[in-house]
Amino acid sequence: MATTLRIVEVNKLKTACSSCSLQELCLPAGLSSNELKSVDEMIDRRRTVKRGDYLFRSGVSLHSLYAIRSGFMKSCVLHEDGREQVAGFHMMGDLMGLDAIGTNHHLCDAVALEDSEVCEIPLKDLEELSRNIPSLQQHFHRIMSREIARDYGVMLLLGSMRAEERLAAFLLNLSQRFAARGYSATEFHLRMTREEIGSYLGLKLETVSRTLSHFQAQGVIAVQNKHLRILSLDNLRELVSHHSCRS
Amino acid sequence: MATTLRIVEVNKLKTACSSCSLQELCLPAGLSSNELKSVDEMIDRRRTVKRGDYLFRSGVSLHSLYAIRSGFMKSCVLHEDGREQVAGFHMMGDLMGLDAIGTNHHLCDAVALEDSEVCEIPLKDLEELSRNIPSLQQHFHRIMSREIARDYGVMLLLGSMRAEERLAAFLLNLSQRFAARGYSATEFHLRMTREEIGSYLGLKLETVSRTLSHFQAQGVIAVQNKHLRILSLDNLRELVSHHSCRS
DNA sequence: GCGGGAGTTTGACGCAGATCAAAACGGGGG
DNA sequence: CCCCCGTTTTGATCTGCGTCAAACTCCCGC
Repeated sequence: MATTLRIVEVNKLKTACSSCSLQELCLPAGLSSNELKSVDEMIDRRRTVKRGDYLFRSGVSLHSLYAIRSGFMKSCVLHEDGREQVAGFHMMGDLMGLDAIGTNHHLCDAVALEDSEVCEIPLKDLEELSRNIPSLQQHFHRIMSREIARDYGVMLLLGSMRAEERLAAFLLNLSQRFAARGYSATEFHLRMTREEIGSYLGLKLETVSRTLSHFQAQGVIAVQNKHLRILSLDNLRELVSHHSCRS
Repeated sequence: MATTLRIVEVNKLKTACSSCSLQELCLPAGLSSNELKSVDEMIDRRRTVKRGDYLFRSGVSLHSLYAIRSGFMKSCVLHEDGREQVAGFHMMGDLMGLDAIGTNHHLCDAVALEDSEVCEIPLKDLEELSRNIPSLQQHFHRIMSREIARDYGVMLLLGSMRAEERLAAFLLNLSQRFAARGYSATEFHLRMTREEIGSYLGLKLETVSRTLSHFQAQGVIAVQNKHLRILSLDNLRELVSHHSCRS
């Protein structure tokens, strides 16, 4: 009995925020060690999601927010007529489920694009805790606000960029996010299909494929299947804005 | 001296949340009268914004959020290369500035499309107060979340709808929002230009104009300049989804 | 009331990206 | 190890919407 308890505790320790490498990116960023402990206690369990499985589905009621510990996910909004669109790709340190707070029901599906691990954060607990820890409250607000800012960026992309610009902006965004997590900014694995990229960018998969080929021919990137290497971040940055804009 | 004070107080009372008709739509929705008083005290001033004037500009640092009391505004995201896009239209009861919390700097311009009046809500005060009033905290979170949900809707619209669907969705959205504020759901004044509608919907003004004409020819709406009357909400709803979708 | 500029409408035409098609590739399961 | 199916690439063709252009309307200020 005592042994069992010990083991559970050790397991818990291994996944505690206080020992998590994502501490600085994730919800508890900037907290003292005491405050960190409170956040740890709030997270009642970790959950693994296998590739292709749903973390949550559109329509179901909101229980918790989810912080991604490892892996890669997408969120898909769905229109009543069956149309579906990727609303975002999410990686370690990202918080999912924010869109559901307003109605208490998830608005999108969350699907794992590779085996993933998430921390479950009951919204009620988070709200209570953030009433007592101002810096947690502030950080939570920042996270929500940043999601709004990101959405504005996507709207700009979808509303006024041509295909090449969209793809270049997309690759740069991935690059930055990987870099922020300590991975290479210039070489990474695309965990999503061309169709999913297209859905996110408002393009068809053929256009995504063609445009990637075109970038490769220009020597800006090297793609081999899902392996991508950026040969010139600067060229990619130029591609985002300097094409005959249709604004 | 005493007289002056009295007058100021009366003016303040006239614009207090407790006597504001937007109470139920705005930030203090669902608060007790005591809590309402605290919110009132937090709002340090009302401000008028003339048509065409900026409430805030992209890049400037965030001081306050703004609740719209009356009038109509747009927010515009701008890309570094000068491209600009309308990110949203805002009316009474809407809260503006949410996108700036993450970075402490406004990400978009807020421009009045008609003479407007806003309540200035210092973010620090709101955060402090919402630590003490759980229902205010919860409602603030809901408001932010709803903005995220709205953005997802716009992304879906921009990423996978054709021109007619976008316009129909746009008109329905306006209709609902006017109705929620006690105005007619079928007859209203478009306060923005065709170009601004187009910018919001990722279309050119000519396309907006043509599509409106087309709707009129079909007998779904009647437009005369900026005056719009919806003749069949149902037809409009059908238009949103039932056209040869491009997935 | 009248002139002018901003906003709107409508037409003709072109092009970016969708659609259709088919071949090549790759990796997971038996 | 090989087969098969989902994914990707590439080509040919089509089309919705952008682009360019011109005329028309509506205010707003003088």
